[in-house]
Amino acid sequence: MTSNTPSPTTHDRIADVAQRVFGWSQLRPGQSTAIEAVVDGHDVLAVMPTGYGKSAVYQIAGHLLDGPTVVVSPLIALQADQVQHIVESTGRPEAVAINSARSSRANRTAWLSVASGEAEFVFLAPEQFAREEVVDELRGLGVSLFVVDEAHCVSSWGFDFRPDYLRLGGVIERLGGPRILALTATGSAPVRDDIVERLGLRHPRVFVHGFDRPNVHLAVVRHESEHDKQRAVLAQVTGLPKPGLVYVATHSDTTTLALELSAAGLRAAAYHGGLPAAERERVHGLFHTDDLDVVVATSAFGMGIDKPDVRFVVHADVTDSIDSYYQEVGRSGRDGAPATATLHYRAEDLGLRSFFASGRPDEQKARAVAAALRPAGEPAPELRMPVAELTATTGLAARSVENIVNLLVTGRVADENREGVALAPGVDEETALAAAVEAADQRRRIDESRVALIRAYAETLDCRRQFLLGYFGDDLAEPCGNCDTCESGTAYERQAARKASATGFAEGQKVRHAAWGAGQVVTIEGDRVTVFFDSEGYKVLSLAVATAGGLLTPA
DNA sequence: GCTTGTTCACCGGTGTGAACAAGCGGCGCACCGA
Repeated sequence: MTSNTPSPTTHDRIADVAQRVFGWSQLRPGQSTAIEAVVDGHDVLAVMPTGYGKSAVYQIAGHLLDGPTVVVSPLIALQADQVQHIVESTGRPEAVAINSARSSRANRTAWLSVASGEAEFVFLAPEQFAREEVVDELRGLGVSLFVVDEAHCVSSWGFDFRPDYLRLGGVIERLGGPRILALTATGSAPVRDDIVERLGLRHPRVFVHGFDRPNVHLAVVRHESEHDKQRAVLAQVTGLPKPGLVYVATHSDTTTLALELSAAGLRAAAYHGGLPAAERERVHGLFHTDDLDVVVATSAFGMGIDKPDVRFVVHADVTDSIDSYYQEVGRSGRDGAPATATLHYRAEDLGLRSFFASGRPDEQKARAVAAALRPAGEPAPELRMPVAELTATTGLAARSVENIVNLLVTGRVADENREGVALAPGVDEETALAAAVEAADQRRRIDESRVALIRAYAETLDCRRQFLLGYFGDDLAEPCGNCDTCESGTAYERQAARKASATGFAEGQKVRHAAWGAGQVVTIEGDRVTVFFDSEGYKVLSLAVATAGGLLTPA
């Protein structure tokens, strides 16, 4: 975390825009320091929970910099809300969104509005930058600030779901390198590093604020059978103060559980990404107007949701990472009143999560892509192959081709620019294939290590809040007193043991392991240290064993 | 990693059990044609 002494001029200008343009008389400390850093010329990564006021950071900074502000936002529905919010708070049409849901005429009008200076903010999904005319248009406008909202999507979605997130770094370069502001509501140290590297933030200032929600009671309930777990979830949700959210793993589970809760007398609805847009909007609306007690949802529900009085978040299934889990937990108790977050856990559920951790690429497909990218060497622009052409040549699905290209680029045997993809000089088909397999294996190891850390959270005897906050680099010195392990007493016993043994390591510290190479300490619990290794993902080590013989040393 | 479905050997002509294979998810954009 970095602080910056504000120059009076910058500070005054920020306060002036906040008051005069947006009508805000006061900013939170985290907002002010982030805005000051952007305005003073730094790239910034700001990690703040939803509801903390991330959007104020780019709104004020954008106003203070000459030239339009690009805001990359993952959901069209979210873009519409953000545009409406800016227009309402300024009383002027200062923001526009350009996307496929709007007519080409409406998009053209929006571009004219940005070009004339009437609109300061232009909201785009990452896929928009795949169109050359969009990048050309922005280059001509002289973009001063490039904002990536929900920046954890770069890390979590870029690889195999929405690959255009991985290309944003190149887009920023082609725009002449405007200042970059990455905003996210979740981000452990490795995720933050990934965002910085992939977007190309230059000597970034990193700010982390407001992760602790001491009013939210944390608990894990372990179950032996799926049947017992389902009954326990139903019983707990029925008895909790409303409204609340239940997260499940699959579409069908949302429907099943919502029906059971309705049969128990609750106003419950199912929500998942496969529902028609109108139904999703209806559920959103009913939840916001307190016409629903419970929404049973997949991970699709939540981004952009800012309802302050959610009284519980119950997880009927484990998530794929601590990052996802805490982001979903963070939707409860934003008003500061008591709320609960309960994870219902079966060790067997982790097996399926591990199975879904990304696997190896299909060798035949990877070979076809690598072969199509010949000739190797220093290809002239006309020898580079755009992904669309690569798709046509190989006859593979565009998604497969993009995934394999990402693996080749990650494996540093290919590079991609606006003209297309090319193998690196001297790389042949076999070398490319081996590099793609190794890149996929590394990713799988990291994905599986994330699942392992969810197990560690579920099974820890330490204070759960200390565990979670430590993971995000926001340390809590003493057990919180508001989780199940504090109530059972184990958290205090472990805290005492921790104090008794000096570890010699600190959370956030860079380290090196004899076998796994460079890493960073994530958490220290008793005699165990969790380290994120660049090549292996998360590993939980016994300090006694790791330090004996110099296996683990400070980097 | 677990569950479910299919195949096959066995022994005896229908039914049983072992071995093996397949399936198991979620997240959204843009584009196109009716």
